[in-house]
Amino acid sequence: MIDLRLLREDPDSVRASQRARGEDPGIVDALLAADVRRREAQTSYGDLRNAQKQLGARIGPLTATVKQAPDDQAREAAQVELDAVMAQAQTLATQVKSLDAMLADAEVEATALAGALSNLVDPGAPVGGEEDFLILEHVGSPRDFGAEGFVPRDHVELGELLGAIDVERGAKVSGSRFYYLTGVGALLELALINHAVAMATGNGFTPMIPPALVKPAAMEGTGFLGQAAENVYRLEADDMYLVGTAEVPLAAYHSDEILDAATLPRRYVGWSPSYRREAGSHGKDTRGIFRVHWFDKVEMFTYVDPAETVAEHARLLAWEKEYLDSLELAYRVIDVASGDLGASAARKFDIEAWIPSHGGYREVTSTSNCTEFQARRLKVRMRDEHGVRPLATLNGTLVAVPRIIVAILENHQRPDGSVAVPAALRPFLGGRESFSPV
RNA sequence: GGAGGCGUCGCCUAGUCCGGUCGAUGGCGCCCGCCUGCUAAGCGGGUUGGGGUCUUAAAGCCCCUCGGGGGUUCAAAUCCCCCCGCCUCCGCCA
Repeated sequence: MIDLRLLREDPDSVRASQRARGEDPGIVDALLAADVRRREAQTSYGDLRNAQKQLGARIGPLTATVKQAPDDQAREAAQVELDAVMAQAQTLATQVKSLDAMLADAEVEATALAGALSNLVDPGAPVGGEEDFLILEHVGSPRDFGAEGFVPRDHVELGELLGAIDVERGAKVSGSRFYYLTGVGALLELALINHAVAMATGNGFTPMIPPALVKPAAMEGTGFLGQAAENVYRLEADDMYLVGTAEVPLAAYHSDEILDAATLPRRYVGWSPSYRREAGSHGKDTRGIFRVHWFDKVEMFTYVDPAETVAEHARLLAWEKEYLDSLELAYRVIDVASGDLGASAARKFDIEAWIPSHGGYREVTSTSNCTEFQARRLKVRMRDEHGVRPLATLNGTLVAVPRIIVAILENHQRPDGSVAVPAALRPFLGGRESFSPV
């Protein structure tokens, strides 16, 4: 949710943001109108309720008088007054009831519209669609297999040779876009995760293993039930959702809480499975484990003072780079364009690693500055000397396992089909320096 | 899955049987002031959150908020129904 005060004071900037996203700016006017209706309804409801309360306050004592009056005359007088007041109160009650219903409607309408509005785009983000990202930097350069005189294998082939990945049986058991990590593949995942968690913990993060199944409020609050809803798995029988990222349970962790500003920033690193329906990506990246319905991921999630978001976003990006550097991968950093931001993000930086079999850079991590958007929806607030107000949340991938496995296998392969283990990973693999065909 | 108990403003807690004087008791914590060489103790006051209105702003005023949602009633923390969560016991099961 965005700040409604801003919406009232400067609707143009909200409209501009909607346009930059390629979303309907008309919703702004609908929301403004609904907001006015809501406030008007509340004012008249308040007046009526107040009158009702004042009448009610007379009924109690009058009833007592009728019961305890010393003589018939006094009792009768009180009874007459009581009847009159009761008659008024009953009329008023009817009015209150109908106005109450109106107010509820107005609130539901305004809340629904406010919830449908995406976050305000950071003015620094490049404007445009998926293709309009800005390349911020390149780190390392793609390995030149031609110069080395061999034709690289892709990760599917390498995975088979090494006994690391079994996509065929994944499909047999669970369908397309599923896989088994086997043998060294399974060990590699554990090493990647341990390495990521160790690094984040060293950087002051609190390690977390959150639930991957959440209630609707958590999903809604993080902004995944809007345009992204078609990519979310829902368990019909239980009205629960499988999360697509640990961001969801980590953001909802402090929902309905007021955090002392002195305890910020709060940094969590969560390891969880991620489930994605991948609706609308039929035929895209169908080979191997680059795009799958389920994978494990280590995600950083931080709660900060809204004034800190830009600096924190830079830190998250730096930690992501630190991790990829340690794996000796070539990558580039892009500033994602306005039209390609998720509903919650004001700004997003993706890191794309060089993937030899794709002949290009492909997304392996993503860090978003969600400003106060998620915090408002999830009611996560902070208290400082200025009072209580929403804080800001940010998230960033440390490792999305299958994509990093793809990158490692393909980039660190040797002509004989073996794969060199990056030095940083060796301590997590019992000192192992390479994987060899089985 | 069965039986029972519970959910009150940071924490603990009174109130619920018998509806109004309860936006709600008391303690702890916290904040402000007073007092005292300092500290502790003591004294006085304040301390849920949200929305609206007014205002440059604050104060003020109004509404909502006793796990959530409905209902009964002139009036609900209190009565009724549904849901959620926690605890205990039984059953089942990693």
